[in-house]
Amino acid sequence: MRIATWNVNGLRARLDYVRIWLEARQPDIVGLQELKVSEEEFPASAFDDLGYEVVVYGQKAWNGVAILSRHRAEPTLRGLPGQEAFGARLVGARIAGLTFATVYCPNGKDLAHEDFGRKLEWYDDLVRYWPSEVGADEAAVLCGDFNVVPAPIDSWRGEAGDGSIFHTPEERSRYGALLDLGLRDLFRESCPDTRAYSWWDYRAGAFPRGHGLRIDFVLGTSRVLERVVEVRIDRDFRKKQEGLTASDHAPVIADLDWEAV
DNA sequence: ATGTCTACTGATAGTAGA
Repeated sequence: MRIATWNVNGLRARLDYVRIWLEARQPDIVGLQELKVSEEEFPASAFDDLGYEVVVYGQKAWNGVAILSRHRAEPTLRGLPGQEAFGARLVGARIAGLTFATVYCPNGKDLAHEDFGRKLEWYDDLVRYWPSEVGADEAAVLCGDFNVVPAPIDSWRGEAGDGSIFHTPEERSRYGALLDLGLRDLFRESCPDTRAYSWWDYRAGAFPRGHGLRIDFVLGTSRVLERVVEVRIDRDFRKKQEGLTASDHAPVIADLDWEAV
């Protein structure tokens, strides 16, 4: 079973690129973020042609999350209660014996912006909501763009980044509270010392310079962690493919020893 | 400091967001 997460930065602009990636990597379940498309305009038929069911929580222009699945998907979570005004950022489904959810956590913009405080509150609500829906003893995955750099190794700036947006103690404590619910960062658990990033700014030549951050994660409960075969960040798909522009995020892929049930 | 990309609009260039 191959699962993945990917912030695609606009699904309509990225559709041909996403298709190339799906055909190359053949994932079973994918959490997508930043669709930037209404549900009416979501290209469901393109995914149907590729053999994927879709579960979508979209909105016009911004945000938006979806799950693609080769197995039957039964929708479960849709939105974070009380946080609807902050956009379509959480969707979940029951697939192949797994609880699979994907999130697009708020960016926060900068420390002085009102969205920074709203980001922390959004995280607080997620930490309250998740255990009300998903047990720590379940086989569950929460993947997505968390917009938090967990540790200096996850930032091109290393410790020099500490205190700046994505790297603050306030953000890290909220993210830590999420992990304390029994969720484990499958990449970091598999590769404790690997410096790898999942996002590079489009500007200032950040990608060729190695100026990246690791902010996209596949989190899993211990029942998922014990089934991990390999986790990797698919850096080749931050590059142009067949002349098509990449997202500013790379996909994160986790291979599990898991049979669909 | 900020070289790009996406999607929006009394669109066809400028703005906001990331």
